[in-house]
Amino acid sequence: MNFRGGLPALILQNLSRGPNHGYRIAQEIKQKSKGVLDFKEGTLYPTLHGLEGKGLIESQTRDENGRTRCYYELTEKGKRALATEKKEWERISGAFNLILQEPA
Amino acid sequence: MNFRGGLPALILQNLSRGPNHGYRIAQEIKQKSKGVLDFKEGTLYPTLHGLEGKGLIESQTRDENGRTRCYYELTEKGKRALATEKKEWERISGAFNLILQEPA
DNA sequence: TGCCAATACCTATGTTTCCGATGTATCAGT
DNA sequence: ACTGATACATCGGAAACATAGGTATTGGCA
Repeated sequence: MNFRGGLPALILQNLSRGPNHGYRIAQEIKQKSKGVLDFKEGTLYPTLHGLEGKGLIESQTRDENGRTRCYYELTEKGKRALATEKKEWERISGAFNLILQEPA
Repeated sequence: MNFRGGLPALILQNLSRGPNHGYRIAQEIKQKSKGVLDFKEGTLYPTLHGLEGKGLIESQTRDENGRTRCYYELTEKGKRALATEKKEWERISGAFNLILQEPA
């Protein structure tokens, strides 16, 4: 993937639909994007920790069927950050389309 | 700007409209995107050198009014690369929109 | 039963892409 | 004479992501 900078927005969007744990967040992003967006674990987990450090998400470790699962949940701050990220995406992608779609 | 990876596509697109030199390419990208896409010189010139190293553009240094201007031109390889970059942008931005526009 | 894939987490190191700072030099306006 | 715009360039660092490794459990299949 050559276009960088969108993973936080994708994670926050996923969590806006309810609590989820890291491994499944990555799976759902991959499935819903039809394989186009495929973030690796070496990217995913540090990003989740970063978002928690910024107070945008909160974690809660559970034990399910003997497997440790770390569930994340959106905070109020995270909801506001998601709205900001979405607008930023509109801004950037709109500007890109303006230029790339201009006639040769 | 938090979304990285699109400068080569923007440069190639600009040069598809005719030869141009680095400083003006940056100005035109900024103007056409209404200030949203504003790449700095520390990004611009290394990227131009990289594209030339890959054979996607060719340079020709002229002297105009006592000022050194390095004009760049698209190669055939560069035209094919531009088409590829555009499709890649459609793929990525389409996937992003799929996810970010889904209902909460 | 032994093995491998999938699940679920983590970190260390490297690469790419961009910014900020700095440098050179010319030209136009005040 | 000074400043801002033009026009090129490089160096150092930060951020986002990939690669490659590690731990541990579960379930299927040979």
